[in-house]
Amino acid sequence: MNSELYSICIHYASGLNDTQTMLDQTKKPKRQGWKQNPEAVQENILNAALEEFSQRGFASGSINVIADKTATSKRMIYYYFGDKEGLYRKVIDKAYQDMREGEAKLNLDVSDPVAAMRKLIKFTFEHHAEQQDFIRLVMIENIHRAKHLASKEKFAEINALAIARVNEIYNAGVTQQVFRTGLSPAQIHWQISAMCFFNVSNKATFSAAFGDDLFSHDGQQQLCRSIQNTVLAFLEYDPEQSETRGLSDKTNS
Amino acid sequence: MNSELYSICIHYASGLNDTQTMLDQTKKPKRQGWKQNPEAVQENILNAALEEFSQRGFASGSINVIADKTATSKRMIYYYFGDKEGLYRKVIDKAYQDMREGEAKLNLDVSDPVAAMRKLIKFTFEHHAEQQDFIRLVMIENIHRAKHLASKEKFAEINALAIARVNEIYNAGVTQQVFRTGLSPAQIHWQISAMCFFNVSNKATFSAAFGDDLFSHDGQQQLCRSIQNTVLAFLEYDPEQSETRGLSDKTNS
DNA sequence: AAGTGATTGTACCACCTGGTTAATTACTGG
DNA sequence: CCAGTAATTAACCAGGTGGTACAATCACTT
Repeated sequence: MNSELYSICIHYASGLNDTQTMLDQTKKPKRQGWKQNPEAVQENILNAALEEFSQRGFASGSINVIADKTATSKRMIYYYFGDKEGLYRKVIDKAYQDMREGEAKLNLDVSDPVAAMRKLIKFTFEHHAEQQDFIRLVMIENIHRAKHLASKEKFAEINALAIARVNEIYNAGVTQQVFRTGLSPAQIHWQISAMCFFNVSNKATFSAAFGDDLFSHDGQQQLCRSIQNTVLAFLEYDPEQSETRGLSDKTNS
Repeated sequence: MNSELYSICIHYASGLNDTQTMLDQTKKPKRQGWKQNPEAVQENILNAALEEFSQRGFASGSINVIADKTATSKRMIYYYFGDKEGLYRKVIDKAYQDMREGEAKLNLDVSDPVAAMRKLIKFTFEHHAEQQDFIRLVMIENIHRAKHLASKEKFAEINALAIARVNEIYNAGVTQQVFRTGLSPAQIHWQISAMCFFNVSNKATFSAAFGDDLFSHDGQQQLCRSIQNTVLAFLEYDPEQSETRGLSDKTNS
């Protein structure tokens, strides 16, 4: 195991600066290279833990298995993270952070609101599909009723950011009179999230019921397009105004 | 514990006919009242297990805890269900059955397609909200990648039934020229499911991020309405045809 | 070169888990 | 009333779990 330890030091050496600035050690890199590299070890553990927890959930996720996936020993997990829950919380934090950093990459040109909205939806759709681990963690958190969600703020931040983006597009669209008025950006964001999230979260049961067609490349592309159309239809068209026919039945108000 | 056993026998006596017809014992009720009431015991276990599994998941769900919730002993669980997984499978089966029976209650008048669609969506929305246990099980199954979903057929059946219903409404709508052509009922069903499911599955994290407003009575009603409008807008209006503006950007095709 | 404090390895533990053994009771048919 | 079977109980077990005690090892100071 000692030999392996050396290897992770080298392996993680490139990422060291990141972790160090994170920990406010912007000076010169102490402890370069050789043994004893706490930041790398922690990140190593964190990655292993993310894998395990996102695959198996909190309770099923085994500390021993995580330790095995690590280049270090179980002892280190407890040394750095205290206990299982502490580790799990850090994993969630990290996943959120990664997710947010990913989302930050998107830049939109609002001058064409319809195009911007399509692009936003497409990005959200694909980004969700890429971040399966994150989504699994959110699912797990929901089953636990968000018990471990210590950093609600971080989570709120992600969504707030997304809503702000929607808002920008929506306002531009209203100004240009391509979107109808009176909608809330949160509502729009909710719809996009719901469909993009559901697409990956319920993949297993959906495949079980209907086969994998929907999850082929074409199927996904088509679905993405369909979501775009749905949201845009909602933004551009008010079924209540134009057709009173359906509202003669007031049982659903 | 013996005294408790008597009580469940009495307690479950009313439901006995159900279970007996289920088990094809339509004759007279043997073993009435007194002790030794297998059907009641099994149902008792099943209910306890549903509670435990839907709250805690498969792995976290403890057989011992289930046994404690039961009026019987742990041994009985293994006697009737073999092992943990066997029990879990039966729980899923039962939940599906309950869900399907609930869905079967809905009767729609297709002569007004818009109204029918609104009613269907409202029903789905509310039914999902009521069947939280079922939804939790589906979530758990998705986390496990539907590993335990032995009765895929049953699950497929539920959805197929729902799709058939959508199809009926949609066709009527197309005939009456209130819905546009070229949409697939599966697609429509998917949208409705996605939003209604997401509403309850992601309640915890959503509350954590935005507070509970969305889940107040008013909030839910408004959301339901919003989902109806979204789907109807999609059915009535084609954003691709009317506005070519947004499609000048072809990066999202 | 000894000391110091942060890190790491080894071996271990109490506890809880799913699952079982074997004996006992309640009931059935003859 | 008795033999046989179905239902039920209580005690038990091996294995794995999260978590630790303790000592060794390292980087770095003095």
